[in-house]
Amino acid sequence: MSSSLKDVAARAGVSARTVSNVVNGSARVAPETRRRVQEAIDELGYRPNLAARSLRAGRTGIIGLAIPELHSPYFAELAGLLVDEARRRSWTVVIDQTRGGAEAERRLLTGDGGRVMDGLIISPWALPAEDITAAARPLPVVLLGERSPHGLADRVAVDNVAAADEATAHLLSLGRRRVAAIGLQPHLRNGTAELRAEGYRAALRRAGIAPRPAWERPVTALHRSDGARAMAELLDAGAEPDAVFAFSDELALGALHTAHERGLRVPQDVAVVGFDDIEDGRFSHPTLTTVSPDKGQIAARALQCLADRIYSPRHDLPAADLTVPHRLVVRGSSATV
Amino acid sequence: MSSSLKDVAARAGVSARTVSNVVNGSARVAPETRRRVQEAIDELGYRPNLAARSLRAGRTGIIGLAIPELHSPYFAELAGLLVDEARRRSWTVVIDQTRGGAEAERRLLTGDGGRVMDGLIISPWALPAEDITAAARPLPVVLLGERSPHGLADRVAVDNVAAADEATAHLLSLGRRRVAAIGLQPHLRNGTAELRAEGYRAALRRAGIAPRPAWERPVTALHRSDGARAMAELLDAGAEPDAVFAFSDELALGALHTAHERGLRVPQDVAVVGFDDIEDGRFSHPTLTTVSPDKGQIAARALQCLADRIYSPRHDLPAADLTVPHRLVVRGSSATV
DNA sequence: CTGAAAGCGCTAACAT
DNA sequence: ATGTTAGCGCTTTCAG
Repeated sequence: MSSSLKDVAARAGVSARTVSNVVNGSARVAPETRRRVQEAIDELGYRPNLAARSLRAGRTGIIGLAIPELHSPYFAELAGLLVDEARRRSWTVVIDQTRGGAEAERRLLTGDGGRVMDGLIISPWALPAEDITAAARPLPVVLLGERSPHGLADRVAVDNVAAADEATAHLLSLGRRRVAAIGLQPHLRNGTAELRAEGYRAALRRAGIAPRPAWERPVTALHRSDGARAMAELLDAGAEPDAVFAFSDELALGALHTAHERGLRVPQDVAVVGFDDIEDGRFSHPTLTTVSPDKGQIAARALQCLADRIYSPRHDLPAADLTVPHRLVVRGSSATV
Repeated sequence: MSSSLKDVAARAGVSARTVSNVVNGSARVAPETRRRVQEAIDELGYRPNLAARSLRAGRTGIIGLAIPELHSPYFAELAGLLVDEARRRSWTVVIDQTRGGAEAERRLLTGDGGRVMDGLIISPWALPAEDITAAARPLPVVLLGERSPHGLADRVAVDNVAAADEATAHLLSLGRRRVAAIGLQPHLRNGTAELRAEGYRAALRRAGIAPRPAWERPVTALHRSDGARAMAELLDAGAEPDAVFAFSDELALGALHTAHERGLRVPQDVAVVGFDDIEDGRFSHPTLTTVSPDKGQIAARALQCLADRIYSPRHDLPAADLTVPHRLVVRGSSATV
């Protein structure tokens, strides 16, 4: 077994109290005493036992991050930023993948199997927001993307409606008239997809174009393969789109793949816009036009929200609803021809 | 504050012991008693405090995963598999990003700031393997990729030399003679890159071709942009390669990007092979030929190694050195023309 | 400035 | 089958 604070105290000839003070710098310690204690710590290779400290403190210093899947460039990038930001606050991040399962999401929120986390950042997928906030109490929770119904939990997201509207308007500004959308998820109650669809339709209407169901392709998941399939269906159904707005870059890259296979030129025959600004899109052929959310700010704000709740003495902070900036990045897939 | 075991005991009119038994199913409990206890648990919303349990057990049920960066498709995929596999064993994974820094790697191993993890899976980058095993003791450690010098720690990896040899031989079998390599990292003591370079040169020599320094492009990092830059340098230096073996798919995708920019046709003018089999390569244009390591097996084996050490009563298990299978997946970027 | 001791919530040996 | 209790390693109040 590794050595404990008591061992160090014995070796240094002081009490546990003093060792604790040295380790935490919590009180003034005589220089000579400090030196002796430090020596003992080094000799024994002492490391504080965090389980004990947590038990005492009532806090673990661990926060959870629940995302559909790590294997997904957008979430991987975001997770990376969150982990860095958490380090800065001396927090450790445990990552869980819900794989889009409602049960997995609920399990994390209710903390079945025990409480470890001081707070949770979750990007909900299968679970409607109202269930989320109900299940979580009293665990501090920050929602990414999804809108909490009655301001029951903090939320950080881009303005999905406005962003989708801009993306669609951009395609229309190129003179495209048959603008399809890939990425709806009617079977899941996916609030984010609904919002993007809303923005997409709004832009069409403003341009005097009636949204057509045949232009809206649902997907079951958000991988490249789903985008590829949706694009194929779109073409096979004779929709003859001259532009496609995909609700994620992965879907867009899949659509690009199908376009190549079918001998369609991008952007000449069909222009494509994605959403997320993942790195792949900066190096694909052609490069991908996309809506770029400020991921760094999403990470920073989400952690700020958690910190406020975890450290706040008061439990009745109003729920924050933070909108993070985004911008449209025009690249090759929608270049003027 | 949330309720404790004692609260549940009081409410159910039993002792703490009995509640503990119900929660853990550790001993026989009368059905009627069990019902009463369960009722109290539900009413109070009781969840066991894991910090207390860990303190008692001397184990936390948490393992660490240290990788250079989450924002990198290969590591993200691997991390996802490891998280899933860990769940299956009721372990929680905390992820740390070393960002390629030697200090970050050392900090994780020595457990500065306290011991939380029962074990660590690390993909070393800046730190030579001998330092790693020295710093880590007594923490059980599994190395991914890097070779531990004197069998001091478990290690799981593909046969990098053989895999690089195969990839290069494949390009040579297409009739290519000026096969360049992108991805050496002479400044870091990156064992993995060295092994791949070794395999690359071996294949050249076997084909009667002398390796040429001008064909070997070093990189500082492994992102797409580094691959793009290396490819540009290769072309500007007049090396006129007719094939490129990149030590990672990201580098290969960057090289592909530069080839497109320069008007080179892939694979006609230059064939490209990568390493890792990330999803992007299955949908890029052209699709990417690559060495595919069995990532699922890497994840499974790494966790098996950790489990053996964590649960083993004996501390002198010999270090395992596990080689995971790989295969060459031929796609468009090296198709026969 | 330092020592003694209580107690965080849980499990398991011991007792009934 | 269930109750009682010591103690995991740490922080912190209370004394000195």
